[in-house]
Amino acid sequence: MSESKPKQSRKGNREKLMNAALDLLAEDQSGLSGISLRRITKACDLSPPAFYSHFASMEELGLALVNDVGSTLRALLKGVRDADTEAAVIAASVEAAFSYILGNESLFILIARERAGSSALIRAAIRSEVRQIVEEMASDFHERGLFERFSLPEKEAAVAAIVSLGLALIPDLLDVSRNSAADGDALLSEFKFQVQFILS
Amino acid sequence: MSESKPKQSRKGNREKLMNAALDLLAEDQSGLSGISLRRITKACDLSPPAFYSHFASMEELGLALVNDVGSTLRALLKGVRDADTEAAVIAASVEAAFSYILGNESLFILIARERAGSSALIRAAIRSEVRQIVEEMASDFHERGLFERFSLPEKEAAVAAIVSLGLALIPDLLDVSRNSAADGDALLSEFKFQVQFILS
DNA sequence: TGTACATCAGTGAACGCGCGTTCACTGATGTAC
DNA sequence: TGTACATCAGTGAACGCGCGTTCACTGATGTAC
Repeated sequence: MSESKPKQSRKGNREKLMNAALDLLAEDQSGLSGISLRRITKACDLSPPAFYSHFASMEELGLALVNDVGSTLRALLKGVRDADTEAAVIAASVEAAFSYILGNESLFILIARERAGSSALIRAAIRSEVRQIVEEMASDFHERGLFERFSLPEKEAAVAAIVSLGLALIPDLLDVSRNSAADGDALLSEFKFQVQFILS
Repeated sequence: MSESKPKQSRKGNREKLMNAALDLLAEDQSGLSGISLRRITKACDLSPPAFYSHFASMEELGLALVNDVGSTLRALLKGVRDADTEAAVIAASVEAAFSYILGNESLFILIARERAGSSALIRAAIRSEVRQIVEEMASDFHERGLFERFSLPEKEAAVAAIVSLGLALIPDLLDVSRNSAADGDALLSEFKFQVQFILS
């Protein structure tokens, strides 16, 4: 019968706050600026001031999320780039990114939204994570002699284009698929054309 | 000496509200959800309830803005597509779009932001405006025998890619150029590579 | 192992604020006669 | 052209609300002896 909750748990509440923020972000369609500190703490059964034990502001929580997704994704992509042919590398990278995105949808809704969102700091953080990924992939290709028809800056431009189109695709895909699976498929095959064009 | 303002002007206040919203949008870096009805009316020297004489909500004002920029841009691009060669058409279109964007920066900050923003209605409106432009340009190319190496869906994918990359470029360019003109130029020349790749 | 203690993640109450929205109203504008 | 009138964009006061943030505090946790 002791259903009574251990009123003060004090373990992992930082992570609970981050996850609650992600859940609210996915639930509402509004951006980071549309969910409040009070709603996040309420979702964690914490009092509002408890938030400040972990983050100085909502913006800091946002930066922590962006940082997490960036380093996770970078590690993941790095581990997958050992294929030898261009086609295999691209296929493996796209597949890895897609399955990670599907398993962490709300994180990527956050990224896609806040990439052009309200906080200059968060926009800069996202830009920097994206840049790191782009540069790592491009220089990796360069060293391995893949895509030799492109110079290094061209390789970066190509990877950056694919990433940018992919990020823009996420909210469109979510919105459009809600009404019509066929329209969603159309967007996806348009994306495939685009990747193909870019890699000539 | 009669500097006293005509307390009730009643002319063009709808447009004043839309322009005030754009100004606030450009001033703050926050999105549509970050500027309030009260701030907009204050900027127009109107009382808050006056807003409702023109729009039922902020979202409606946003839709009106999206609608305006969409039809203006479509008319503008249509008038410029009478060149005969691929290179000339692309050059003219890009130039027309760029100069319109430069003259209406805040409108495009709005579009770039709200494309992935908080309101599903506004996202849908932007998607639809973009789609119209993409389809018009692609079918126009098709009928005129330009870019014949691409099928119609491929033409649409190509135009859509360029528009999407262009929209994503806007906030990045504004943020990055603020700190370093050189970094801004790098982004721009990366964009040029990307356009070039897409059009093979 | 047991006890004293420092740390610090948590609490609830309170604050002032700007918000969207409502209401009954006013008076400028344009139209019909 | 002048007057009566309907329309409707405007007003100021008021509302309840959720917000971020502060404060003095409490009590669980981990450490030193």
